[in-house]
Amino acid sequence: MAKKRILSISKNQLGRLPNYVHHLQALRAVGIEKVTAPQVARDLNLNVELVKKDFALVAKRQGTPRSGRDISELITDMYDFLEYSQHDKAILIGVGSLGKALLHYRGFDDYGFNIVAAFDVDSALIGSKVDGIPIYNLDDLEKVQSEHRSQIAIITVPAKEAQKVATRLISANIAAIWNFAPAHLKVPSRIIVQDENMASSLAIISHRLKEKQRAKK
Amino acid sequence: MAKKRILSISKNQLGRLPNYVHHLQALRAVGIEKVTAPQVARDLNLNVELVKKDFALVAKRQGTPRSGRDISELITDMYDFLEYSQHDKAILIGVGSLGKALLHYRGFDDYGFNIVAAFDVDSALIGSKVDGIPIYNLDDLEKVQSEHRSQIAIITVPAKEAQKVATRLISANIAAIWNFAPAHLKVPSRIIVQDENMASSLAIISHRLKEKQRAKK
DNA sequence: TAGATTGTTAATCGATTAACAATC
DNA sequence: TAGATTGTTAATCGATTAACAATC
Repeated sequence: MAKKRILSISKNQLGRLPNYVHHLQALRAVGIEKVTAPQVARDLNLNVELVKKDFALVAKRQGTPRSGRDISELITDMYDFLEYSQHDKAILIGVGSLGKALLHYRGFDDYGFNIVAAFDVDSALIGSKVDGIPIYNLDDLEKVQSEHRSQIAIITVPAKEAQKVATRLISANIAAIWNFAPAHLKVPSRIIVQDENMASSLAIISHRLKEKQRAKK
Repeated sequence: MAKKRILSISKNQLGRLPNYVHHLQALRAVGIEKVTAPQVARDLNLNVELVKKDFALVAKRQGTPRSGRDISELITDMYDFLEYSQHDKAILIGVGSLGKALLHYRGFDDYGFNIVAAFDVDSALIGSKVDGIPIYNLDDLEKVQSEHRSQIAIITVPAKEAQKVATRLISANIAAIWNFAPAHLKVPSRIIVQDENMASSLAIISHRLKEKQRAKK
């Protein structure tokens, strides 16, 4: 009787949702109105049961056997589940090439947050703007943050500086860190850390490639 | 009797190796010569048994109870395992802000490959160089690739173009694709695809943050 | 010797996959 | 009605964690 929205979502499931959203939007764009789990499973190379469960978890209503679900409704439910509509502020620390690339990326709005300030130590950058986002002196981190009270910090500084920056961010009341530096951050358990481990991805791709090359000969 | 290097490594294990390498190098840099699994587990917030097994998998020799392993030897073993020394060529398609950031990143050498060419459709970019890497017209992809015979392609084009580019890359004999476009690529099973899913990471971080905010009030 | 760490086997946990009745 | 798809329960699989004897 009681809605069993008690069971929480796993990290894996959560990570699949944006892929679904993207694919469903593509289907809707070509005029398709209904979608079934087997169809999506085929398209995205996933197990059918996996897709069924993911859909069931986020959808507010049950699907109808044989005809599936309404695409628009499913997309809306996914957006609701992901709460992209409730925006959070973010700051970015380290305006190197990767930091700049992220500042240029104008799609964060779609994912529920927007970058309000960036920081660097390079005096050539401080005071300028990238796509409308002001770049402050890293020394002023605490001051600027006390005004904005951002929830999320994006770390794109060199690995060596990452821990120092993280520590400062935490005392400045950041709740979540999106870490692009190839370094392990020591933080209190209440802080949310998401590591973007490019080095790990590279290790995986490189190893699989070597394996393949060995298999060939 | 026979070395049981038969058991292959999992994706998760592989992904942890670069983190170990980085941490071990940091320890060595401050003059430490020996390392134990419990120590590393504490430092990197991992389970001890996990670290023990990871080390055992890549190390050529057994560790010595109580004193651990020689750091330099362990690092060498990890490099050997990851085969970073055997370089592969890579090309990059899509010189937008993210593509540029990756071209600027000079650390790929350390990970076993180097970018030899980039492609775009923007005539303002074509013919120029970024950090010494020439940018070609995307139309010339097949021609340039037939000379270089690169193994890896990095896709940093918009989602809409990703599949088209991937298909062309495959017929041009690319073995592995590192995909930064938020799109699912349909490829033959022999092709290695590594998705860099920033949208997934964002979904995870954003959801956890919302959860936390709900818990607080 | 005592005690910490190693290597390895067993237990647990969680996610994915399979199976199947209910339903349109 | 027949058949595909849904929701859900059970089985499998793989990775992580726990346990413990062997060793320096």
